[in-house]
Amino acid sequence: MVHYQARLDTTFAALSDVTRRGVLEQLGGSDASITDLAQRFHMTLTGMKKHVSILEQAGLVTTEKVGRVRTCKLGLRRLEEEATWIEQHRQLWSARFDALDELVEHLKRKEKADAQRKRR
Amino acid sequence: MVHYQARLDTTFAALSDVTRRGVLEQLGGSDASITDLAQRFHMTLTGMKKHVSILEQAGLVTTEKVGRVRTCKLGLRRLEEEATWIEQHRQLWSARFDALDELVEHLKRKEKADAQRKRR
DNA sequence: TTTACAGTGAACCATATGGTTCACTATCAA
DNA sequence: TTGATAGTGAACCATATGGTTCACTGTAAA
Repeated sequence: MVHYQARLDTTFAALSDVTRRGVLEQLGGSDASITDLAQRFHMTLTGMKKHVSILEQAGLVTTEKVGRVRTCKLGLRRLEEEATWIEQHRQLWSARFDALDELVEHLKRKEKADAQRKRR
Repeated sequence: MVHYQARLDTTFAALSDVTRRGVLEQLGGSDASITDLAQRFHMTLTGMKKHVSILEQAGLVTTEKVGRVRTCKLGLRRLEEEATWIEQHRQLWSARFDALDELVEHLKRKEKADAQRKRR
């Protein structure tokens, strides 16, 4: 899987822009043309076209042009890989913090034992 | 929550670089100095320092300098917000595709009924 | 057959990004 | 005290990004 990392690169990059996340939310509600999106996000057609292309490149959006108008819909990719990546790392995080918790617990017990010993 | 979107921006941007994701994985295994990381990723100290700063900015890494060496660890943020965002959108995706499925089912039933009617 | 509309592509612009080198500081070790 | 080591910051570079304008094509409508 050489492409896996490149895929994560482009997808996370696509998601790192507030306008593009907004477009995804919009398309979650209903399909829209480039003009619709450009108006909603106060941008030129050309500007919005670029965003849509980036989302399309990342597989998050698909488009189809019929007549003059290009209709944009949510794409087939459902962020499985990204969700998986994040979940794995949440577990890594948790594991490390659990280890930290255990260390703290261990130190607490040790301290308690020391205190006991001193009292005897 | 004005900061929410800006937060997603910086976090997704931080995650959109393969080196930085690598650093997070490394730190998931064990803490490391800037020098350690720079060597592992074949980069100058200055270059790695920049990556670490970006991860730190995003709250994904924390660092502490003792003596000459700055030790980097996983930060306190565990990507909750990002996981939530992705999960919500996976649901959006699913909802839309389920609707599509239903439409297809509906059309199938209709077609069947038409066929029956014709046969009569 | 005009005229208006939706999109496209090239060119441009300012700023951001990912990297470097170089000069510097601070610390550790001999 | 003198090196060597770890990191830092400024300056620089090439390329990417997010946006624009302008000129253009193709389609729809009057």
